[in-house]
Amino acid sequence: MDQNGWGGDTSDELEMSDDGISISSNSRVLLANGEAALGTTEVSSSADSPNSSLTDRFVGMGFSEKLVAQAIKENGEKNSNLILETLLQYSASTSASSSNSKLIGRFVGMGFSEEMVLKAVQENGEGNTDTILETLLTYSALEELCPAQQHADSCTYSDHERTSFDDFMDIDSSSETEEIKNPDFDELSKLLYLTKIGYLEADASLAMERCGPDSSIAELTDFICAAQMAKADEALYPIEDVRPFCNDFDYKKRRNSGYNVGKKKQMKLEKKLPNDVDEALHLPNPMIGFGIPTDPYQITRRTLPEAAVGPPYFYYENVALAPKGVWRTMSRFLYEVEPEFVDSKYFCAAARKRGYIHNLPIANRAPLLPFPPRTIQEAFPSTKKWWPSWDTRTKLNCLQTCTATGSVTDSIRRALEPHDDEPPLSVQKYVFEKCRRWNLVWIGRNKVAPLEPNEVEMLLGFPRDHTRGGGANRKDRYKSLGNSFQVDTVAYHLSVLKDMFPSGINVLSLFSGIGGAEVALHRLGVPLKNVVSVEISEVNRNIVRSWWEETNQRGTLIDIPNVQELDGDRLERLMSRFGGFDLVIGGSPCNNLAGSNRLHRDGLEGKESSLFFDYYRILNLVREMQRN
DNA sequence: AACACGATGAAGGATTGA
DNA sequence: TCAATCCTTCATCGTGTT
Repeated sequence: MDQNGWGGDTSDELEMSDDGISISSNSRVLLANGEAALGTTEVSSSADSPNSSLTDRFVGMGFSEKLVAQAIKENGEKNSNLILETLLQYSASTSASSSNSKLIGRFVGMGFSEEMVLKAVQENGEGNTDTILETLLTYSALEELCPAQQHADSCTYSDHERTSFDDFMDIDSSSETEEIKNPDFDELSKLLYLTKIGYLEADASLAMERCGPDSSIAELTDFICAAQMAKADEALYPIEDVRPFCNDFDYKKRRNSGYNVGKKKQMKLEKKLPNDVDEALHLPNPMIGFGIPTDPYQITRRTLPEAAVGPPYFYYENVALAPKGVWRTMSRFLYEVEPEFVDSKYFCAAARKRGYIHNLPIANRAPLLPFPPRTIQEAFPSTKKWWPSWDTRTKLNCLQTCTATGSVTDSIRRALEPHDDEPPLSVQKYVFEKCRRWNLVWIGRNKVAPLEPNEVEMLLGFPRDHTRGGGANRKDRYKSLGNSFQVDTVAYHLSVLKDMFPSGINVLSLFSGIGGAEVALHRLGVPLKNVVSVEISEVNRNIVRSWWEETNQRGTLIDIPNVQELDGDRLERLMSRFGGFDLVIGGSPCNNLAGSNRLHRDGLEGKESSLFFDYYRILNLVREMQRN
């Protein structure tokens, strides 16, 4: 195992006994100080290697630190592709003497199914580990992680469990499968087991934290595989190296200028591979996705990747302007479905640039009627008489979670007051900039103000006072609304469900917030049979619950506070009760993706935004269960 | 609840150079 | 003339402290 580059030997800490697994006192200490121990390793390795994050990335992929350091030394830090190739060559040569089972084991450990690996090895030959990985990543990885129909029989969680087990059995063949599958397998044992089969302790701990204490080994390995895929993605598809999406119709070849980029970025620019396709994901302009109700330009046909074809239907949402590479990664996880980027300014008076990954049909969409007001002046007619000619806005910017405070509006008043008629250009510019930044509207002479919560509700397509009461204060309301769907936009996409589910729909709503999905479906006239709503905020759950009662819903609403509580068992119980879900819908937190976050815009690895992987995990579980 | 707190990256016009 | 590069403008489901 070590020869294959799978981390340090932990066999000292793990002993098999007749009772299954017993843990020596040594290992308890190690695990209790897991973080510290890991930290120490990192420090010592970073002394050898100049770039510890690069090292971590490859170590995370399962190569040993020693090999990674050597590969980086050989190739320099700049080209992660070359480093990866070298690493693969190293491991190919070390495993060449043994059977190819170790090679297979390594790829299986990286999260690919045994079947897929065998196929890829057969296709590329044993010696060609780089092309095997390429094949696996490019064509098969996602199918493995989220089995398509043709693989449903062989490529399941039990498959994971089985292949992982084979590795485990190698360690000590006296152990018995039943003992490992014992539901009483405690947390420590699970952690040890995961590290033993080659996962990093940090990955395993994270998985256990995310998947919850009752999660099975299969769920845990699935989560880790998902995270590793993200890392592999980063390594194989560097930022400039992203394939374009086909709805990127306004794609223009661009390169960053170097005038204000740091050294790091400059290095990336220099790192041009031969035959490098300088392709990047660009947002469509205009940002209208497959079409909007008011524009004749419509796309009504698309070919979904086979792995994405339902059931259930899924609909995932997040901010369009995420850090580079994030949408590529999310798309790769969600069965290679291309995101549909839509700006809600085509549906209402406020911009809201969002990407949606879904497998819904796109023909015969219908908008909610009546159309909401589509300019600021239509939405807020009373502001018209105060609106200066030099404030040329007709649409508001994105409605965010924070609003301007009194000091902003007061500084505007003070800037304007000395001028009887048109203020000088510099003042106009200052005021205009503040108004745009904070989405201010004119409510009097020299007087601007942020929108009221009920005005935001209206713009986003919610009923008046939707977020009012039930313990929600003003701040809560802004926050919940800022994090919500724009109902008209989402409803337009969901409208195709109306004819498909005339007798009602079962919905799994993840990160429900204030119930944008539920409201959209209700307004479309799609009966809500059973809705399982997962939402961490109690205030939001109360809002959805009271809306549910106010609108006299006849179906069942089930609240779950935490996505991480939603494991296989829980899902199975829910699904056997309802007969499965027709739609899995949700937008995971954008905190670490949103441009306004100056402190922790950490991408998909960020604390909150990594919950995307829970969306993926749960969707994948539902899909698998519904295929069996 | 008020307040202070930049960075990232898209877009597009202007300039440069072959 | 065209394409690459330079440079400016703009938007952004936010966080931490008081």
